[in-house]
Amino acid sequence: MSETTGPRGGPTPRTRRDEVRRRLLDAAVRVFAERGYADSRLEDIAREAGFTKGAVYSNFGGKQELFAAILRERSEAELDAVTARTRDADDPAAAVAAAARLVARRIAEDTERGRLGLEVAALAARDSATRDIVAPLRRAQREAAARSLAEVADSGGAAPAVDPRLAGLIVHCLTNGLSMEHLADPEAVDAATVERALATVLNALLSPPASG
Amino acid sequence: MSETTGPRGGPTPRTRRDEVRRRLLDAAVRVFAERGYADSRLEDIAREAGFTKGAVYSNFGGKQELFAAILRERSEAELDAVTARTRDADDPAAAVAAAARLVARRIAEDTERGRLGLEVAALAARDSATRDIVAPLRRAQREAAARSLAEVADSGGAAPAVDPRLAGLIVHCLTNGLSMEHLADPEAVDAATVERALATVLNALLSPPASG
DNA sequence: GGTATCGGATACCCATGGGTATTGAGATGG
DNA sequence: CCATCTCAATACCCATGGGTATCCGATACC
Repeated sequence: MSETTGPRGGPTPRTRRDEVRRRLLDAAVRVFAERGYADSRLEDIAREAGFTKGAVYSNFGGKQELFAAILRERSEAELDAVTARTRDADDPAAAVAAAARLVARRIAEDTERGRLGLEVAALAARDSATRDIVAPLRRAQREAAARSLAEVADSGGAAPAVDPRLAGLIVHCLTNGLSMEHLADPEAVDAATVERALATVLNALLSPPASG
Repeated sequence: MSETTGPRGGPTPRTRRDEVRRRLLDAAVRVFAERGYADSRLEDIAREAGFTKGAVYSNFGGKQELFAAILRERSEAELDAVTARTRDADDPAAAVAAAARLVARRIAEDTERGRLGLEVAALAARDSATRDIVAPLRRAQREAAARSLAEVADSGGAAPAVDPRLAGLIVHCLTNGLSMEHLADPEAVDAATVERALATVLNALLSPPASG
């Protein structure tokens, strides 16, 4: 009656290893973002992925390694999203408006990303091993922002008002700060407000200050 | 021989309750900042304060209440530090320079504050009870920043370049973002860099943008 | 100074969850 | 078709740490 074969005789194929690993990582991202690293249980992550703890220990060395795998994976995926953003608009003002809107939307809508980022930052602030993984990624993000800004300033014909590296740092940190503020007080710091803040600073950085 | 009395017959006075509470709170701030909320052990906190777990449960309802007490306490102390800052310099440029230097120093030197702030933010992002305590505090901080900025702009005679509330949000979030970045990558984001970033944005917010 | 009360120390309980050893189903190869 | 290997499922171990019950010395009050 109850064989291990399906109704059509299929021998219940086993899910591929890659797939198992993928699902575990995705589930881990969700759970870590929702509960934080320390309060996340490996069993919950496994369940969320449709497996058990055994799968976790078969694919990763343990909790820390699972988290580190997420960090490494994210550090690649994160950069693409930032880079290709200001490609279509050639008018600097339009580019600024588009970028501000895009980033504001992401901050307001993708709270999972924000939460995970905050968790990573908090861990990095305390644990040097995490910091060693995170610091290079952040550097790359700042440089990507600097490059985008320089590009836009260049297309506008104006010489960059401030050192692009400094501008990149400012935009990067402001973005993270706004994300944090939105998570802490979503009512007061909504998408529109975030957008205005970003647009204001971007414009200020791209147009030379009035000498006074 | 071994009485409970000191060498001069003093009856070993017991530390005042207020004092016990004070020391426990101070120790808790240190430990929470160092290890994060979840990884902090009540016994470690008590030991750090020179007591035992019993003292904690005698003065606070438990771990969560201890943390909440810290939040409430900090929310008062935090505002004073922000407010009285730009009182001495009347020249806007000087005020900006002084403020940027002061904040940069605090970010670079007082890592404990930064770590605790990050931990609080991460908790608030996940837990609505924490958020309910944190959100009003953040609002007050933003408003304080807005007021300071408006004051400086006013003393310079120039009409504020942007809405003070928006400017307050920007400065507040940039500060937090810079603090986070310094914690994640202290080498690259040092005090001087933080200072430059802050000064740049403050100047931009206080002088009207060149119309282009 | 004797007694009641307070408050921190001590000892204990036990739910939690990371980690491990073992099992057994399904792939793999001869 | 059988032997072998792979890998997730299962069952288990046990250190950890929040919370509690109790004790006992110090203070307060009469």
